[in-house]
Amino acid sequence: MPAADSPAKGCCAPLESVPLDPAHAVGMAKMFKALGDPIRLRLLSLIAAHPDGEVCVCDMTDLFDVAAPTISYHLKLLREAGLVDHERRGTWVYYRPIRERLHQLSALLAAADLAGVSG
Amino acid sequence: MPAADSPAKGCCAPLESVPLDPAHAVGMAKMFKALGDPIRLRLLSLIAAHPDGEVCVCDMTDLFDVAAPTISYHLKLLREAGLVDHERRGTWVYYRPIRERLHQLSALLAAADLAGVSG
DNA sequence: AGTGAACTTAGACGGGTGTCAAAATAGAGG
DNA sequence: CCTCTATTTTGACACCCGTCTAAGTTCACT
Repeated sequence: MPAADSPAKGCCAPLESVPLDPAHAVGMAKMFKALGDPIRLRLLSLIAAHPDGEVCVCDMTDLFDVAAPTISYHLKLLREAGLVDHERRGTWVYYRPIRERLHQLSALLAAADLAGVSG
Repeated sequence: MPAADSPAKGCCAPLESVPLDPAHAVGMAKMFKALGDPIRLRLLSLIAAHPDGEVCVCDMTDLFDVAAPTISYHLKLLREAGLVDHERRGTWVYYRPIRERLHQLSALLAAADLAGVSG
């Protein structure tokens, strides 16, 4: 897959230190947008929380009230946002979190959270 | 498969510990969705980064390539998501971050980030 | 190769989003 | 009261999103 416009180059310019330059904002916004749907947020939660470090699609589809193609669509968006990775093994497809990206988002928000307190 | 429901009341059920119950996911997703636009993300960044702890709308509109009503629209969405508060003083309107909410989001992602490492 | 299981892609459809110009609202100050 | 400035609301419009069914793809196992 392209990953054409890579979200967030470099790492973690804090929301506090600087008003977040426009170019950087586009990549970060893309990741946040991917989390802006309850199903996608739950999917990421499942994937990030799983002890094996990965989850089979077959174990996710049954947990939601939507059809399988819809789950596939949401997983695709999470992939395109750069939040998860996937790998096919035999018939099954496994999804893994890309923790670096989650950390990036977390760091951005943590900085914003503390900005007013520290100064 | 893990049971998909859990109480997780109070604050900040970590993304790691539990697959994030559906009801909670809706509220968190709404906040992430509000951050899912470059202009809104930059607006929040400005507001959270400002030393005074608040920013006048009049100081924000000129920084973007969109008309004033569009900025107003985005600020409204940030408000409705519970991420910022606003107050009118005279002719001007000032926006403040609601840092508790930013912390909530940050905590959720931080937990996801560490899930695989800690155990 | 043929069948079946696990995903993904394609096409369609209703509802939501981001944008602007124009009009409305709220205060400050003559 | 009138007007000027700051900000929001309204109405319109093109485009994007989340969902489905139906069809396609990829792999395993006969």
